Amino acid sequence: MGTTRRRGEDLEAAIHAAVQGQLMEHGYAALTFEGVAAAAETSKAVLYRRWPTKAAMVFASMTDKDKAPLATPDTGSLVGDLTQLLRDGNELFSYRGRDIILGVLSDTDEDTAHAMREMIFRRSAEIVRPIVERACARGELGTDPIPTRALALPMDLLRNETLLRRKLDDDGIGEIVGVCVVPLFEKLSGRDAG
Amino acid sequence: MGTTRRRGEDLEAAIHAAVQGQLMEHGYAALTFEGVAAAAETSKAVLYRRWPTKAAMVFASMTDKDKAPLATPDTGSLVGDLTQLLRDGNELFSYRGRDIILGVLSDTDEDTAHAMREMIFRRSAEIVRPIVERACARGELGTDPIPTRALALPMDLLRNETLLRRKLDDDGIGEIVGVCVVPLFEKLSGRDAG
DNA sequence: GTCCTTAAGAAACGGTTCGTTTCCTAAAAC
DNA sequence: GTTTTAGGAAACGAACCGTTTCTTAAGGAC
Repeated sequence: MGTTRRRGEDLEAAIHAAVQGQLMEHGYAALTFEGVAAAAETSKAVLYRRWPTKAAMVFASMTDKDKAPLATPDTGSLVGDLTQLLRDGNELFSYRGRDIILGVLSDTDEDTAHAMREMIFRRSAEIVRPIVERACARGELGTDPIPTRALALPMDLLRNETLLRRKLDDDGIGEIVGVCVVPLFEKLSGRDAG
Repeated sequence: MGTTRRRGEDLEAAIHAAVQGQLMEHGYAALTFEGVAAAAETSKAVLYRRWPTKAAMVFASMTDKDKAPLATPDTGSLVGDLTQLLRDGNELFSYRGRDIILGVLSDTDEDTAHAMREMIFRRSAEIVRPIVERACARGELGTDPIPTRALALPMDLLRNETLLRRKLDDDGIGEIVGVCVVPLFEKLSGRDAG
């Protein structure tokens, strides 16, 4: 038969695409090695040669082609930047995003779970730092340094809501920004109370 | 044979105990209907008559005997109360607690997931309110009302850390209290900056 | 005490996915 | 052209699934 046989990156890319397709179509729980093998038109043995568990395979497909999923917005105001950041993250973590992240976290060995945690926690503070610096330059915030733990607050609260509770609406985002993040940043940066 | 046959509450209690035992011994993922039936010395049919899914069975065993898992501490200071609250919650959510909660959330139908979310989010603000009121009476905080969203901050940050990241140490708890919660409460309650 | 309804418990079922193994052969390296 | 590597097909025993059937205790009605 005139069948051609893929190898290396071609094959791997086809597998990752099949994993993504299965995830979007059926979700994490219903994804199986057999289903992925069928969708990628390959065999289970090919998958098991690469990844020991379903969670490792899914995580690999998430980290393929190092996507920079969240960018720091620049809207011209502190509230605008924070709102936009949380809206973007809200979309990213909702629906299948939540399903996949919780699925991997609860299904896997400590190594993969640790890598997943790193992925979703890593840039929490760094993504907010430029927002705060620009707000400081505009005079919206004072000049005292804000500790890393506090800089991570917007992403920490977003994660708590979207992964553990439900997708946020604009009111929820507005509350987080207006009632928690901005007042805390003002206080810590030494800006006079308004 | 002199076998006796349990019914009603006796049987249900034995099943719940078996579920708890299996969870502690093997974790959520490795828990099976067959294993629970064996541990409780009953049959699978008895379990399926009561709960449609593993997640529903586990959730039922968690909510049996309405345990009041977290109490509001009263240590005499705002920082002391918050620290104690987070330490208690840290223990509750860690290790098997995380495994079970994430397992149920990622494994189940929307109804059980919703009930689980209610359980872990419900009292987040209310458990903190008496702490703030006492701190206000002592003069540690001002008198402006603190919005519910901000009152939930300690439990929101705890949940984010313990369920999604890892068990906290005392430094982490101290950071949450000292860098986020107390400054925000001071700001929102209108207390003069120290 | 006897009858009658309910549900416990044992056992077996067909089905799905698991993780592994065997075998053949296409693709790449040399 | 020869050798090495790895893709792909197929089959495997095992575990658990969710359901069904059947027997027989338990507990209430009278």
